[in-house]
Amino acid sequence: MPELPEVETMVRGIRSHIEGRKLVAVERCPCKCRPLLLEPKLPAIRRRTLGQAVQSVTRRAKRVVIEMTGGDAFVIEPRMTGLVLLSDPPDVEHLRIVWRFEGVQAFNAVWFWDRRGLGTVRLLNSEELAALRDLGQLGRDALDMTADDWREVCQKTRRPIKVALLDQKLVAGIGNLYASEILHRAKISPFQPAEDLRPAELRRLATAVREVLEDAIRNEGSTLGDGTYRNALNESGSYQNAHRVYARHDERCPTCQRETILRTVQAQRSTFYCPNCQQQRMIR
DNA sequence: ATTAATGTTCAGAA
DNA sequence: TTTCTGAACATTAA
Repeated sequence: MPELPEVETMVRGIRSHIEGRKLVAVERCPCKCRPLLLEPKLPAIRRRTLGQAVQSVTRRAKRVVIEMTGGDAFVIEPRMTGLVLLSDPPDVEHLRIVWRFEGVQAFNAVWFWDRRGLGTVRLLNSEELAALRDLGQLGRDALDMTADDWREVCQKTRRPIKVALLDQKLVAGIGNLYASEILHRAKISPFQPAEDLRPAELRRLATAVREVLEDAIRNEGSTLGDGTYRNALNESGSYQNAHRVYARHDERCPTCQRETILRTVQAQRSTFYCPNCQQQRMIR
């Protein structure tokens, strides 16, 4: 599930503990789970990174980027159930990869844990890292978007705005959960074609994106009912308590207190919305 | 036994 | 060209 706020929480959780520290080992965990998607293979990874220090820990969309002093960077993509941990994994069976650091401090390792095993870990050279950073394969980070950026992006497609928000090539970082929350906060119908959004709606969208994502980061992300998402110390996030529509179908809308939150399906993903607060306009 | 779940990526069709 | 659909990845819980 990790979306932008959860991945940002992972980055903040490990950054101060590993920046500047020397990497002494990268190991596959001795678990029975299927080999995770790891590129290149371990010997090449070790040859290129062991003995180097961590230069920086940053986020690109929904990926954790650990740049080494040699110029290569680990890119961790948690996908559905991946976690980046300093300690205390939910279970030992689904640990996948461990990075060990020199010295004696509170935390000497970072673990990648992934129950479903859809996540990936890659080592990119500086050229590939630059390509990941620029727009093209991934759009601008959702937290960097201005109202003008939103106008530009929305003009590119007639797809419903909810579906467009999930297209990482348009805007990077928003996933299914936050898309519903953002549109409810912005009072925009999930069915409204992106191209048809008016200037006032684009401004509300820009504001809502910032407010929802920043609030979610402050709350260390959303831990849903299945309890999978955890921060670097295996603690739950708390933003799920602030959700206004996600998975709240059949409850009364907390904003208008009049209508019931509905669930529908768009692009094979659940959408939650209030039919009163988020009415679709017929024409431009 | 069937269904759905937060993400990404591909092929192929409309 | 754009958009949509389904499948694939693997696991768990209802």
